[in-house]
Amino acid sequence: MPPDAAARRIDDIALHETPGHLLRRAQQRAVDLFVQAVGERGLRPPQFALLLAAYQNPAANQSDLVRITGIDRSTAADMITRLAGRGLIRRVRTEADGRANRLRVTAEGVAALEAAADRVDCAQDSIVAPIPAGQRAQFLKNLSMIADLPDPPAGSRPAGRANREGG
Amino acid sequence: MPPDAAARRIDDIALHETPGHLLRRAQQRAVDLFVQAVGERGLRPPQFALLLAAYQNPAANQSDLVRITGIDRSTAADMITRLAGRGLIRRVRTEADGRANRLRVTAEGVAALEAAADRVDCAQDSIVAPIPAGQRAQFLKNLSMIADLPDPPAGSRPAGRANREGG
DNA sequence: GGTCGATCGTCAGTATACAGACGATCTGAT
DNA sequence: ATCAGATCGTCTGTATACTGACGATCGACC
Repeated sequence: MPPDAAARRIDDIALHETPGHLLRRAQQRAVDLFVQAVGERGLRPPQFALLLAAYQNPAANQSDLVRITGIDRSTAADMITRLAGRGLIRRVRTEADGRANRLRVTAEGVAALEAAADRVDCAQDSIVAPIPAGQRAQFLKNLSMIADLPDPPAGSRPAGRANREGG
Repeated sequence: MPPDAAARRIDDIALHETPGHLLRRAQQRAVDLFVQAVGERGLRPPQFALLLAAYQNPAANQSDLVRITGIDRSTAADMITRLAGRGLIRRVRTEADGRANRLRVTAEGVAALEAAADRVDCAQDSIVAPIPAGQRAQFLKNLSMIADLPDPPAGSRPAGRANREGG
């Protein structure tokens, strides 16, 4: 095989047009906007996701939250330790399964979520603000295809937190 | 101010529909595909970006590469130390500026880039593969709006590595 | 020639991310 | 009952990411 035939020449790779690089930069910007809106000392995006998932799924153990949030199980363990250190969550040993922890969001944790909610909402809007309004829905649909998450059932909002499992 | 009026209720936040979360998950997937294609032991996405930028901009110092790649300057310093440890790059003290380092990509570094190029190309394709072909260009355009990078000049490919500065 | 503000690279500290190994525990089959 | 395999949470090690501080140097100005 001729060494200079079909091979991609590294001189011709335009980093700023590659999907992977664009995704990385876009995510950087999203985190920036989130932190700006919520405040340096507030919850960071993965912490908010984890705490919210724990609140909305009171029966979940750490592995369940890992599946819901997409946070790695090692990372989740670290984060829960930190959140517990700040008094926002507590590990509760399960009676039924001696291995599992149920996560209990404390009153302070709920307060932190409620304090952040509006600002998070605002940050989410500002993330997609540069995209023409008419294209945002399609963009998010395509984005969730890449993310390989269940497609949001068009038009249906959560409304009744269908994933509350009891508490 | 009524505490339950316009405030966003945390029960109603659908994590899996928020742009920030979708961006995080999509980027996770992009990294997965990249690593799968290039190999566990090969360059990781930010390493590839940094090494490629150093190769394409031989006159650049670390701060220039930070601006090009969007990698934080502390992170870049760490990464360069690691890449140097693997023999892929070398720091060269600048004569003109006693503070700055020029980065010299070694022969091994070029070889690593060339070995990865085709696989990286393939990974980039697989990242956007879930999106209908007709919508990919628009998707990437919107994505780069969020990333806040210069809009790729529609249809023009790099072709002549316009950002080579000499070497 | 000396001084001040800006910049370059580094470093410490913290947070996120993931692979791999581990002990403890659960489940299913026998 | 026991045992094999799977699962749960933890831990180690490495990589990425960013803030804030720092010494060294540069540039501009006086």
